[in-house]
Amino acid sequence: MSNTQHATPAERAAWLAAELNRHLHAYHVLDAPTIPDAEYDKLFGELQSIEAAHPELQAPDSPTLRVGAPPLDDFASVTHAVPMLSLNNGFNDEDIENFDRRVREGLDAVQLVEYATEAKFDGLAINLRYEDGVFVQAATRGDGYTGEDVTANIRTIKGIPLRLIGDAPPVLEVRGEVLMFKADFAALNARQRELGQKEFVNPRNAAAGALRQLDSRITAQRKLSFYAYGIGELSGAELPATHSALLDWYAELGLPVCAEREVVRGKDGLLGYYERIGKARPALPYEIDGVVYKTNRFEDQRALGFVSRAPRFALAHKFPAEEALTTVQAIEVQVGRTGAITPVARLAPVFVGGVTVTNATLHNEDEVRRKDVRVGDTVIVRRAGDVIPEVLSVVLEKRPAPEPLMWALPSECPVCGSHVVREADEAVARCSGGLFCSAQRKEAIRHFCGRRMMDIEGLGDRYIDNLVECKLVAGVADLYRLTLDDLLKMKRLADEREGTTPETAAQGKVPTKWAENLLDAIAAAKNPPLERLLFALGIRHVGESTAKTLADWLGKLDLIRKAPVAVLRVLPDIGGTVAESIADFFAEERNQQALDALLAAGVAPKGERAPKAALREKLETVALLAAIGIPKLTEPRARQLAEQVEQVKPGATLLALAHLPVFNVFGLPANVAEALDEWMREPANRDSLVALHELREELLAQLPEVAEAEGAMTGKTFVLTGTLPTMSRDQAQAMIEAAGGKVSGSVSKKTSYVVAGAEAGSKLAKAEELGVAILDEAGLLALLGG
DNA sequence: GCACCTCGAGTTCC
DNA sequence: CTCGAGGTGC
Repeated sequence: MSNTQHATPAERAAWLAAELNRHLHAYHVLDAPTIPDAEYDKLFGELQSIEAAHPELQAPDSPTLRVGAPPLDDFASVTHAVPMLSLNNGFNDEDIENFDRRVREGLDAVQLVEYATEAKFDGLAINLRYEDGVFVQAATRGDGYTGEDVTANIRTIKGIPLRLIGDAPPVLEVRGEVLMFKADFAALNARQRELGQKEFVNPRNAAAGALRQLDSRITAQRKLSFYAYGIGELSGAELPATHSALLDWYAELGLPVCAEREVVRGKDGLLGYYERIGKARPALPYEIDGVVYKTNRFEDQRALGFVSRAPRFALAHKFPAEEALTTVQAIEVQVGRTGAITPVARLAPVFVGGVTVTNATLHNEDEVRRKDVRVGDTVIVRRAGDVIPEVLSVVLEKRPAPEPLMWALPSECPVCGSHVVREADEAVARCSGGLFCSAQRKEAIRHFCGRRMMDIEGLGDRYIDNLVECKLVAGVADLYRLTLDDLLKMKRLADEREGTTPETAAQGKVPTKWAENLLDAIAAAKNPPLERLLFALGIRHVGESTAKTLADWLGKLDLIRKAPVAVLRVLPDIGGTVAESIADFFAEERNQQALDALLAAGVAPKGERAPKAALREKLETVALLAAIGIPKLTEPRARQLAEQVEQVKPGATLLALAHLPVFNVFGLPANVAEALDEWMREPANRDSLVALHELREELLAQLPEVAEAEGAMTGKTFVLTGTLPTMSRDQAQAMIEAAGGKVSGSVSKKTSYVVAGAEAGSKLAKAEELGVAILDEAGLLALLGG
């Protein structure tokens, strides 16, 4: 065989590549080696030397590509054509029964439902993209919508074919798990030990570490494996009818698939499989953290669809989390950004669920009471959802002899000494010190610098801590005034404080590169998009999404910072609590000053714009009047009132109201009129009406003129569901709004059109039920275009 | 008024 | 990841 004669190097190289790939597949996928390692190495060496002499002969699936490529600077990001979503979890028989019941109900099934079952690998989800059968790209799951390009690293995994066997479709995205076998993990750690390097804590971390290498030559030295279990984009081929057929097809294409997969029926089938795998688990060559159930027929999967981010047709049945015993050495409290006082148990280090745990949150006062955790207690610890350590319960028999006192919430903040207060119906207690409290100040600065906020790289906890302690930074604006000297001074004091004088400093040399880099990073973070600046300010109840709403609707910081509650409240997803929180924040003189200081330091949000055109209808007097929060003045009452005043003073309803002497002339029920009277007796309230009127005028003046013709879709409501083939949700929404239509979240009788993409879920079913018109992407484009 | 969903906040470890 | 709370639709 290997002495087959080939006329040209090209022919020889092609033959070698094919031959080597055949052996790799036999060895790594079929687990049936076909030639001795030495023979393989000889052929491999020959191919390498041919390719060295004729680089153009290196095929895209050449096994020599698997040795790794020169290091990358950074991973590029990849947008998934079909999102990689997560699964809902089940932990006990009841969860599984409920799952099966919901599936049967969703499908109107009269018989037992057929499920495909498989092991749930404890590794990392990866999307492999094959074009015309050739491996072209691999991406991590990331947030499900965008991941990192790890093509070079994945190419080194021998079990992953670089070219699929037989007839492959033009585009096939294979979803699966990258993991490290227990044996390979043990061998890796033995080697690390020999080399005196740090050992990996578990196979999953070792696999994750290998995949995150920018230098794929290092990845090539770590033995990783892969199993395929799902599908992303597919074009030019028919999707098999069932999940089990898909995996059979994968096996034919040369992809590794789980050997423990089965097809079962009904909940008893599921539970039986769970038990079998549980028994087989210790003997499996890889770690698994449960099993996965999916309705076998893709048609059923489509019918069941998704709830928010997880499919209704699949469930991960997790094995019970590993538990361990340890002792509580102390219960301390932490002070969060909002002043939240959180008790934390300091634990004697214990190895559980693959990592060593030393801390576990106790959440709040009630939780400590409920579990009655005391210092010195022996407790059962586990990693909830296999991530966050959790104190399950106390082993009362092991409580020390003189019973330790029950833990009590401190009445003063341990950091600043301010009173700790707990609102009547809230679970959290808070330090009342506000920014006077250095813990809250530090957390506020930390939040400000965070990646999803201002994204100041290199400003970690330790530096923030020291900058605040050294009084170099009191508020976020101070960051922009820091000088090289300040940073060096901070570092010197910090080293003293922590008693760690680095050798270089002792030698009289002061490294400054890090400080220069940090100053650059701070200076570079002056022009975030408006929503990120808003998020960074740390206003209570304003997270990423609410910040985006504010930026989208009001467009400019100077409008947002003076917007009254009523205006905020008419915005989508902003109700009374959130609106008040925002208005309160900006009503605080200190916050306004801090914001001015930021602007003075050169911080300027980019992309400020005019308020959204659709704000016009939100600013209708009736809506505003109802949003003010006048007691008893509900929307219909507000309408009644506004319509009558409008007739007297067209266009100036709010202003007119502010000057009206009496309110019992509008046919309002007596108690409503009385409440209104009462409210109007307060001059400040009348003033706020005037202010609201003025701001409304200002906003209206800034609104972009809506084209006279208005969109063809004015008054139509759209609902988007599923993944559209070429447009993102945002793009589709923008197009619809540009045409004057509205996009809403749920289907009702009022919905004009449902735009359904791939994997459309319950909304599509609902639309069919209600007889709402359904469009695909092409239909939408036709409608908007025509 | 209730049920459902989404968002915010806090947390752990590598 | 999970909990709690806020918002919205029915």
